[in-house]
Amino acid sequence: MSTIGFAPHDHKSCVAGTLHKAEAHCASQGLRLTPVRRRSLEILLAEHRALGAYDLLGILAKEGLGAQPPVAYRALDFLVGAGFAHKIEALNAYIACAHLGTCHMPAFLICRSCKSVAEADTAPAQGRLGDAAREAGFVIERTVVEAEGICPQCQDAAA
Amino acid sequence: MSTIGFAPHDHKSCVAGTLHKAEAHCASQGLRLTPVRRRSLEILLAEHRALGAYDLLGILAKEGLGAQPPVAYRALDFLVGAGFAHKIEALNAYIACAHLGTCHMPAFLICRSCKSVAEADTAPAQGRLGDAAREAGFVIERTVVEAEGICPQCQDAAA
DNA sequence: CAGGTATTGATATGTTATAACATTATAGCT
DNA sequence: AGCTATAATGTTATAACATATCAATACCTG
Ligand SMILES: [Zn+2]
Ligand SMILES: [Zn+2]
Ligand SMILES: [Zn+2]
Ligand SMILES: [Zn+2]
Repeated sequence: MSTIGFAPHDHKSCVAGTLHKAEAHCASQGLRLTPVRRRSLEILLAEHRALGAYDLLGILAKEGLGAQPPVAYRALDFLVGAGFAHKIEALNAYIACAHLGTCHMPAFLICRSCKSVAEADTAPAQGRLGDAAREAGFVIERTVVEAEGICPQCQDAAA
Repeated sequence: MSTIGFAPHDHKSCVAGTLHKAEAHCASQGLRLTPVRRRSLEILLAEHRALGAYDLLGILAKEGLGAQPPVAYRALDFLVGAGFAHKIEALNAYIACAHLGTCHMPAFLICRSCKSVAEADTAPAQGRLGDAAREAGFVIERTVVEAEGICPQCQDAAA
C-alpha cells in the first residue's frame, strides 16, 4: 500500500503509468477513451489535488474541447464510472484514482493547508463502519470516507 | 450505542429529549437558541432523514420565519457548530444529531431507497482510517464517513 | 444608558449540477 | 458500402446549493 500524494515521487511515470492502465482497461472492457475523456484524465492526473468540475471545464475550454458544463460533467461521470477518478464529497471536487487496478473502496486524506489529497487503500467497509452496518442490518453499496487535516509537509512547515 | 433511525422507536420522546438536551447545552455554554434556530432544530428532528437547506427554508418561510437563503444557512451553521446537527456531504443535506451529548465523530448509514439516515457512533478516526493517517503522518481534524446502501426495512420490502 | 457584540433583514451574486433535445460519430450487421 | 442501433457531443436553459455584503436591530455588560 501507500498513501501517494504526500511526499514527492516520480510523478511523470506516475501519470504515464496510470494513463497506460486506463487505456488498457478501456480496450479490454470496450470503453471509449475519447479525446475529451482522455484529456480530462490527464488534467486530473497532473496533480494529486482535487479539481472542481468548473476548473476542469475552464482548462478544456481554453483547449477548445468544449465550453459548457455538461462537457465537464460527462467526462467526470465517465471517469468516475470507469473507476479512473473519484469524487471528493467534502470538496465537491474530483481527483484521479491513485490506485488504478486495485479493487477498492477508497478513503482520502485531505490537507486543508496545501489542498493535496492522498488516497489510502483501506477497505473502510470492512472496519468499524462495516461492523456498525452489519449490526444494524444495513447493506453497504458505496462508502464515502474522507479525513480533513494537515499533511506531514504542512506540519513541518508550521514547526 | 445504537443506530437509531432505522427501526421504529418512541420518536416523540426522542425529539423532546434531544430538544431538552440542546436547551440545556445552550444555557450552560451561553449560546442562544433563538426562535429560528430552535424551530430549525425541531424541523430536522421531525424525521430521521436529511433535509436540504432549501427544504428547511421552505418550511421556515411558510411559518413566517424568514424567506431568504441566509436564514436557513445561518440556522444550519449554528446547529452544526453547536453539534446539534450534521451535514451529510454525500447528499448536500443536513440532519439532526441522534447522539447529542456523546462526543463523537459521526458515521452515517444512508438508505438510497427510503432516504432514511442512521447515525452510528463509531469513532472512525480510531479505525483503519486512523491507522492509514498515522502511517502517512497525517493529522486528522475532521472525518466524513458515510455509507450508502439499503436499510433493513427496504431489504424486507424488496424480498 | 452608552457602547460593543451577536443576530437578523435584505439584496445580490457565486458555485455546483442536471434536464432536455438536436446532431454527429461509432460499431456491428447485411 | 449501406443500414441501423447505440454512444457520444453540441447547445440552451435552468435547477440546486451556498456565500458576500451591508444595513438594521436586539442583547448583554459596565
Ligand atoms: Zn482509487
Ligand atoms: Zn499540506
Ligand atoms: Zn451526531
Ligand atoms: Zn430504506
